[in-house]
Amino acid sequence: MPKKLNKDASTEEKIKQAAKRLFTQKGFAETKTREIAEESGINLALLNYYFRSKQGLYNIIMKENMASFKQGLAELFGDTQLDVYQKIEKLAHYYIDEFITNPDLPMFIVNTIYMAGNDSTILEEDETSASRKIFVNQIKELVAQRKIKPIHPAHILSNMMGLIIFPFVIGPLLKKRANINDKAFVEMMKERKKLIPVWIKSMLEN
Amino acid sequence: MPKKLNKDASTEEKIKQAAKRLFTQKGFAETKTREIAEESGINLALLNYYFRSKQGLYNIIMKENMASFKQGLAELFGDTQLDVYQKIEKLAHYYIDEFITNPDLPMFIVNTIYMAGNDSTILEEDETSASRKIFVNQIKELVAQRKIKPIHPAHILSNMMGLIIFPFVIGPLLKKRANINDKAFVEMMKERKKLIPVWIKSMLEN
DNA sequence: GTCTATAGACGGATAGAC
DNA sequence: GTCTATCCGTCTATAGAC
Repeated sequence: MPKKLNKDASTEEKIKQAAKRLFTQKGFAETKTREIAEESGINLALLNYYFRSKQGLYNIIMKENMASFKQGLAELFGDTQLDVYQKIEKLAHYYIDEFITNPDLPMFIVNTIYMAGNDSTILEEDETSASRKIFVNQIKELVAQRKIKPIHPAHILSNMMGLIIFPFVIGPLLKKRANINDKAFVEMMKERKKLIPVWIKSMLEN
Repeated sequence: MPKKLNKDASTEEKIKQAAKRLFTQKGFAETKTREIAEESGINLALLNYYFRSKQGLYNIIMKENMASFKQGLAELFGDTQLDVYQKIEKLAHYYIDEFITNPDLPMFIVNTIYMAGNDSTILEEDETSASRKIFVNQIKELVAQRKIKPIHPAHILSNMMGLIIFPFVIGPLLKKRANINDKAFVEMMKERKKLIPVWIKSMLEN
């Protein structure tokens, strides 16, 4: 995803690019339509011309963000050629690279999931459901074969996601308290691509 | 912290109680001063009488929330009688109990930390800094003694916090996708009080 | 300290000219 | 499709009576 706005993009596209950046960074309530207009260099009225409302525009951006989050998940989880550990390794690599490129995406995702508690239909069953079941079954099989300790799959899901996503959302804390600058932070996240699969293996087996 | 409002509390206290609940649940932008007034049964004008502004009230609530988050951290980390694993065990117990009681606190904390990236002085050095150094030194010593693999302490911090906090902020996802109801969710979080110390030990030693 | 009433700014949305 | 001007509801904050 490019950082700079495409000057030759259509008006509609320019609005979406600015909206995506702002909504992802600051969320719905804190982003003002006037801001989006200014950022994208378009007239305020055009926002309502192309997208019916602020909420309509937000929903589009949210779906795109969540889709980009889920992208690859279905195929990866559903791939019967890969074992559990191979999947975790691919998962860590894929998402950490994604989050290094889009550092505001993790917080947006977390917020969206959290808000789904009160709200919405965001977490309805989707294309990842079937493939997630395949992954869960692989875990159950490892348990049955006594290769790992008995554990509820939700713990594993939580731990994988937490180890991958959480450092990004507490980045400011790590940077301030551990005296890590931006460059070192990225290096540390890259380290985690290798560390997380090893950690999870240890957790499961011991 | 009690769920019901104290009817005999002073006006100032009543405002703070309602504000705490609403701000913690919905954040700054989505909470309206009128809501706080209505919830606490006071007149809207009194909010500005006691606290200069909405922002002023929010800052107080935020500091209290962050203080309650840090409470115990300093003493625990600084306690030279406890080894690393004992500290992690106490940490998991303390915070998971805290978060079960205040389920919106985790998201509030995460949001506050994340916003500190752009903003503020929230993450300034505080009383936990000195004691955190003691904890970090204990880790370094374990590495020096070859009892655990070499690792940057920030990874351990991330992992501990992630394993403890993250499941709470993705609660809605776990509940929908893993068919866990509220009661089972709490049970699962209680399980984690015991599991997390074991997991971290495995991660560090293997 | 507590109330009513309202000022004053902001933000989403649209009418209507071009 | 794009613009200016403006409507109108919402919100924070305060003036001023009691």
